[in-house]
Amino acid sequence: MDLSRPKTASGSRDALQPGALLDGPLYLAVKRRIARSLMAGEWGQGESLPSEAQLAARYAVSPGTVRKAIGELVNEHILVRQAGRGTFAVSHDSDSMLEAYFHIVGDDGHKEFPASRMVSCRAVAADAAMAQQLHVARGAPLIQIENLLSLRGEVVIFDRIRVPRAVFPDFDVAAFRQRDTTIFRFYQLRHAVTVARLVERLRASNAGPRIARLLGVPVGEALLAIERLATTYDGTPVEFRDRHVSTRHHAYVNVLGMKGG
Amino acid sequence: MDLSRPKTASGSRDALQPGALLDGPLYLAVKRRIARSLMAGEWGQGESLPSEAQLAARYAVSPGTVRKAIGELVNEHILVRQAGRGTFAVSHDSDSMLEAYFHIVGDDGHKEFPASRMVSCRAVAADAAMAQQLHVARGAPLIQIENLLSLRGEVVIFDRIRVPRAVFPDFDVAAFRQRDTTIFRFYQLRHAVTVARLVERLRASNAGPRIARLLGVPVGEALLAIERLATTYDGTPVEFRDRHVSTRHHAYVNVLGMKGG
DNA sequence: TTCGATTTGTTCGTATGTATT
DNA sequence: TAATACATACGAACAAATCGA
Repeated sequence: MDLSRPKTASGSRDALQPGALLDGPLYLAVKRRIARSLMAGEWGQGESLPSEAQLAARYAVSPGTVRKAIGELVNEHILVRQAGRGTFAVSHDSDSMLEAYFHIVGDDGHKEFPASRMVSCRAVAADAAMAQQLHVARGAPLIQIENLLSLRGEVVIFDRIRVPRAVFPDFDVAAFRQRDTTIFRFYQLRHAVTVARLVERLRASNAGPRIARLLGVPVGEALLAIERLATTYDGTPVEFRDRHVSTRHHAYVNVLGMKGG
Repeated sequence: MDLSRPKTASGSRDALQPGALLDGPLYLAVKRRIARSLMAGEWGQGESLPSEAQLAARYAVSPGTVRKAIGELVNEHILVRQAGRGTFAVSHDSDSMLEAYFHIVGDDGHKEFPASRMVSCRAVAADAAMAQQLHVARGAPLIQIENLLSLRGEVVIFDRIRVPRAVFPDFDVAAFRQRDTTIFRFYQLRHAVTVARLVERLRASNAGPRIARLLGVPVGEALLAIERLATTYDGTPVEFRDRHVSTRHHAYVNVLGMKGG
């Protein structure tokens, strides 16, 4: 038996070619393969992936290489590992999702998923700013949805969501309205669009008459204004969200540096 | 030669005892040891640590275990690695520090270290809120410093810093004023206090008369108000900072999810 | 309840590649 | 060129968690 070279298990159609076409480290190639399969829905929403040993055999690399690839995806909150059970694609309903992507916390430290109520939904054309943010042509068709979010029964957040029609070709408002999950999970289940990265820009703004009325605060009240762009694994812009938060009883919490301890 | 057990190199006084007293994984024990040495100033500010092989010998563990411990400290922005050169304790002046801890960015995407001008500095007593945040008794002596920070010559941020006298027993205002580095680096160099973790709470507030005057904005203007607690490796509160940011030409930027690509 | 199979978690050791000096 | 140090990859072994028979 030949032990001089790793067995490439050439029979497997997913085996990575040794040496050739690797623009970088092997574990990153494996990571991309796994991310691609995730995007393609091969293992969806809370389901378990094949074991590390099986993935190693499939890609014809050592278990340690698969392990490093999975480790990065875990750090990015795309996968979660459970000893003795397996590795799972994160559910966008899970606590880890709340932990990772929702930063509005009550003054008493309470954190929960907000309840959502739709205010409006209509087709609009991309203005210059939206065209730039969403990488579409000016005037391109967008879908605009406005929501009011409540925490413990109190209206706290006004959201304006804009998504390119091109990314969601068969967007169905009724289905959106009747969803019983988060918006991101709706994107993924219904349109196979997975949000992997968010960039948020926070500033303070004085409430205009309409938002003041919707949030039940005086005109001119200082609100936290958040502009947020969501993109997929490969950087494609998917959603732009314009958020106004009443910070009378809530704050946006951000933790930097060491995580544990 | 006995190969049945890893050689514990018992000659080294830093060697970790096998099996005994390990409340968790070995690599976490190594990580704590390294962090403790960092705190003690064994390798300070931008200086290089011993090589991974040397550290492995010192703690009598395998190179892979040291590598994992260092990897976590790198993720937490406490160390930086450079292939071919070594592993370094982060300098609080470095770009990685700016990247990790300073989130105020110009509307054009420009990011820079702010210029600081001291407005006031005096001894105060801890009120109830400060006592709770800084883990000191009510009425305990604090040092309070107020600064105005400028970006590109424009005054953008008003800071009120409060630190417990107990943490900085021989605090010297003249030295603080004349420092030519960041405040965190001053803490570390002058008082051997290393900030490892920040928790920021952001909200919107209307500018009162004093802050409006200092920032050169109208009274009632919406400002971004940031309350930030800084702690050391072991969770000891070190500094509470109260920050008011004019977001006319700047925003607080936060990136979530995948970091690269 | 116990046992065994499966899967991830941790640790070890080694070899080779690449960047820096 | 040579030496040093980190980066990547491999494979092996055992521990710990989980789950079902």
